[in-house]
Amino acid sequence: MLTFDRSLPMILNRALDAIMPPYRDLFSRYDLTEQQWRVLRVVWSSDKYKSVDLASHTLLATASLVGILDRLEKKGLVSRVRSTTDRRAVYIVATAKSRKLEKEVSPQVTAIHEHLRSSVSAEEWQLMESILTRISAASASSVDLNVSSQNDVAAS
Amino acid sequence: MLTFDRSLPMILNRALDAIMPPYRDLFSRYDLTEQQWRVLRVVWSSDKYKSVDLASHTLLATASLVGILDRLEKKGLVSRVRSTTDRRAVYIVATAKSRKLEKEVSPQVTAIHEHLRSSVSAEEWQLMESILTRISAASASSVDLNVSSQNDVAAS
DNA sequence: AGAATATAATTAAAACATTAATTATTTAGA
DNA sequence: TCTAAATAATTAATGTTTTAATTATATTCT
Repeated sequence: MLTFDRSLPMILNRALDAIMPPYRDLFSRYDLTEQQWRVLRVVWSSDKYKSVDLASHTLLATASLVGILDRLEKKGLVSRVRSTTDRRAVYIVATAKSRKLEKEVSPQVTAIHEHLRSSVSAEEWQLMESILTRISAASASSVDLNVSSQNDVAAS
Repeated sequence: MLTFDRSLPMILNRALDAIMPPYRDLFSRYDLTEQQWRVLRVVWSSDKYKSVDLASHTLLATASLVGILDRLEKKGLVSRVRSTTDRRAVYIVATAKSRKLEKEVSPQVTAIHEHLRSSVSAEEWQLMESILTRISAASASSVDLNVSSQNDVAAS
């Protein structure tokens, strides 16, 4: 019988609880929250992202993004640029200040990744990724991304 | 090179995003949030739990529990009973009303579990569980549970 | 063109998360 | 015993999530 403690949601959340603290400690040293970091990671990858695009890549709902972008903008890390071709849309672009931050923080994030990854073999890591991806895909049919991005902890 | 999209936090969060909607839909039909459900599941398993115990079993911070228990109490689903042997402590006990709810909702939750589980083989499920548990354990050294329970989505 | 519909971003309200501090009580140590 | 440290629950402040509604602009269809 499947107990509460061993349900998939609890297993996944326990794993997140276990792996996130080092990331959080790092981010807080730079006065960033995890969500802010997630947004920055995606913004840095391209200057052509609108809020809608950020939502799908960060797994954050667009309604959550508004406040997160407000705070990032106030810190001078991103700016909003209204699209000229579609005046509903707003592009989010990285500032020079945030680029400096990227250079400083990214290597440390990578170090945490690699330390994490070293706790299991490469084959096991691969397998875990493929199994989780499969389960996700199986459940994801019939789900609207913009309202389903509800879990809090994620960053990289 | 490890991309942002394939980092462990993102993989885990994507999996949660994929699997949680059916649970959420079910809970909301009974006017429950996921966190409220998580707390109830644990409270039902024993009447001897204090807030501290609930925190560790639900992966919710004690500070978050205060409000969640306030709302559950207001709905008449749990009650707080001050311990007589240690007057700092409060036991959380299930009401008859919540027992009725349990009988109605639990089978439906189990059904979602089983559907989820059917998307991969039993061996793969086992393997995934063991790998994730191992990664969790490896990271969990040096982590204080009471402040590390930060991820939002979990229920069963 | 004009009306219905869709889309992008935002706002609003309630619930929860996070961190630090606070209160009350208990335990441990000099 | 008396004080310092530990523990249980709570509060407070800021940030985020979730759902639904709103505003503004685009698109589609007739």
